[in-house]
Amino acid sequence: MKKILTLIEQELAPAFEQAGYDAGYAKVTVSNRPDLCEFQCNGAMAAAKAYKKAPIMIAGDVIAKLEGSRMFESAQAANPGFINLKLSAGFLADYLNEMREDENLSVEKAEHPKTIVLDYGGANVAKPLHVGHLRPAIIGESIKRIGRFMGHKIIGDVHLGDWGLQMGLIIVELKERQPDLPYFKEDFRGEYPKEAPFTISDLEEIYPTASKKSKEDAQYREAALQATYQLQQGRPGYVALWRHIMDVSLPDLKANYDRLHVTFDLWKGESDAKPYIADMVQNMRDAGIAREDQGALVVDVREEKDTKEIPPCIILKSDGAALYATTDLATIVERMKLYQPDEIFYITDKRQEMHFTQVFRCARKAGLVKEDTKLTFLGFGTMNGKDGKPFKTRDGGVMRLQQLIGDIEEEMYHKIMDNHEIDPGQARETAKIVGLSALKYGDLSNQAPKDYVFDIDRFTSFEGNTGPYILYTIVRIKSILNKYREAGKRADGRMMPAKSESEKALMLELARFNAMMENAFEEAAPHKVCSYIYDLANAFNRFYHETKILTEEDAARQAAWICLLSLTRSVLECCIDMLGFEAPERM
RNA sequence: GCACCUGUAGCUCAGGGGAUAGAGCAGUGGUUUCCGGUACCACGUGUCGGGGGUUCGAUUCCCUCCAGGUGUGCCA
Repeated sequence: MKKILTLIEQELAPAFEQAGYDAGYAKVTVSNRPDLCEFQCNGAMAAAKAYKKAPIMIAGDVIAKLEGSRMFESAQAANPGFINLKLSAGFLADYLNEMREDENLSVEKAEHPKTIVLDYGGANVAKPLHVGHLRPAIIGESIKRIGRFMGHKIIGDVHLGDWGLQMGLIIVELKERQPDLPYFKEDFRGEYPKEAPFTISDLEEIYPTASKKSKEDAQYREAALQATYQLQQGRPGYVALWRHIMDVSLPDLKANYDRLHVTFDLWKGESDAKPYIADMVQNMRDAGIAREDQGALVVDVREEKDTKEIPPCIILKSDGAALYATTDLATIVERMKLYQPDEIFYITDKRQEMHFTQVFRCARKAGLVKEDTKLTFLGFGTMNGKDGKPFKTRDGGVMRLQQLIGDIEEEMYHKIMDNHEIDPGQARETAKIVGLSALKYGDLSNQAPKDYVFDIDRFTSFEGNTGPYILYTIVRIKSILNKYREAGKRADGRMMPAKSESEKALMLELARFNAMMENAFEEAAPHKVCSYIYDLANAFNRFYHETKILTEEDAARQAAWICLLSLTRSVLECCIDMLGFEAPERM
C-alpha cells in the first residue's frame, strides 16, 4: 500500500502544476502543529524565490486548485506560506480498512530484496555473556526482524570470538593446572578423551584468572601468545582442547541468547575464517598491497582525503599469528563465497569504528568484495549505570547477563504480586515476559550510537515510556476484544469515519505505520519503532478513556470501533515483535 | 597533540532549515454508575553548551571556542 503522505503528495502535485508551479514542491510532512492541522506542505515557501512571489500567494493559488478534492476536510493557507491540511474522516477510514486487509499491515515489501549478512552477536566462547553483550544482541535482533519484515533476506551470524588470544590464555592456564593431560604432550599419538577436562563453570573461572595473570606476568603472556599461534597452526592437542572449549561453551551461550529471544541463523566464528587466511594473505602479497613493516605484514589504508591518521591494517603479527583484522577480512571472503551478500552489516561497540574503517578499506583494496557490496558499521554506545559511568556490579565487577535478566524478572515479579491477587507461578511466568519487554524497550528506545543510562526502576515501571506500559495497553485491548467475542459478536465490521478528535488522532497514528517502518529500517533505528508505539499507545489510551465501546448501542458503530481496536492491536503486536518481545494474555 | 562522538527542562531522553522546541519521571490538583485507574486530564520549568557565519527563516547546516567521552599499529 502507498504511504498516506505519498497519496497526499499525489493529490497536491497536480494542484501545484495547475497553479503554474513545479510539482516537485508538493512535499508533505506530518504537521508539527497538530492544533492547526494534520499534515503540512512547506513547498510554497520553498517556491517563493524561484517564482519571485510571496509564499502566501502561492499557497493560496495551490489551495484554490484543491477545491472539490475528496481527500481533505480542509486546506488552508497560513502565514508566511504554510499549506495546512486536514484529511477527510471518510478518506482516512477507507485507508485503514484497506490497511486492515493488507497482510503486511500496509507496509510495502522491498522492491529489490537484498541479501544482508548481519554480524551482531560477538560472544566469546569460554566467557559468560555479560552486560556488554546485551546491546549488540538486542539491537541486532531487532534490525534483523525489521529487515525481514521489509522483505529482505537477512542472515544473522553470531560471529563468535573463538580464535584469538583468549584461547591461548585458557590453554596455558589449563596446562599450569593439569600439566599431565595428554593435550600438552607433543609426542602424544593416541585418541584424546571425549570428555572435556573442565565444565562451563571451570571455564568461567579459568579465563578471567588467566587474563589477569597475563597482564601481570610478561612470561605468562608470552606463553599464551605462543599457544595461540600453535593452535592456529593446528597443533593437535590444542585443537582437541579448543574443540572441548567449543562443545562446553556453545550450549551455554545458546541458552542465554534464547532467554533473550535472540536467535542466529549462523553460529560461525573467527575460526571458520581459518581456511581462507592463507590464500587471502598470499593474494595480498602477490597484488603488492601488503608489505612488511616492523616485522608485521600490513596493508596501507590511508587515503588522500583523510583528516586524521589511519594506521595501516595489520594482517599478520610479527610472530606470524592472525589477529582480529585477519579473521574479519577472511570472514568477508567466506561470506562473499557462501552467501554473495549485497551488504555486510556489523553491529559492535562504537569504539571499534577505527578497526572497521581499516578492515573495510583493506577489503576493497584487496578486492575481497564487489564494488557495489555495501559494508556497514553500526557502533553502539555504552550502557551506563545511574552514575553515568559504565555499568558495574556493586563490587565494581562486570555483571553477567544472566544476573541482569534475573534482577529484572525479580523486580517485575514483585510489582505484579504487589498489585494483584495472582498465583505466584503464573506471576513468575508473566514476570519473564514483561521483564524482557522492560529490558529490551529500555535499551532500544535509545538511539543505538549513544551511551545510555540503565535504570532498572524506570525500565520496569508501568508508567511512562516503558515496555510494560506498551504491554499493558495491548493486554487491555485484548481484554476488550475478548469480551466482545464472548458476547457472541463477530469482529467482521468495517471502520467508519471518526466521530471524535481522539478517534481520528488514533487513526492518523495507525496510518503512519508503514512510513515509520520504512524509515526505521533505512536508518537502522529501532528506537523509532519504540517512539512510534509509545505515541500509538497514548493515542489509543486517550480514545479509550472517552469512548465506551462495549456499551455502545449502535451496533455498526460498535463493530467499527472493534475493527479499530483490532487494527491497533495488530500494529502494536507487530511492532513489539520487531523489537523482539511479546505480550502476555494477562498481566 | 590529532581525529571522532556527545552537550536540549531538576533527572532520563525524543525531535530537527520553518509557525508557540517536545515527551516521560519527579511535584501539585483533578477524573470512577470504572470495557483492566499499572489508566486518563490539567498545571510549571528551557540563553536547545558559548560566540560568529550562511539563510527570508538556524535549536537544526558551516566555522570557532568550552566541557565530557572515545579512539589513535601488532587485544578483541
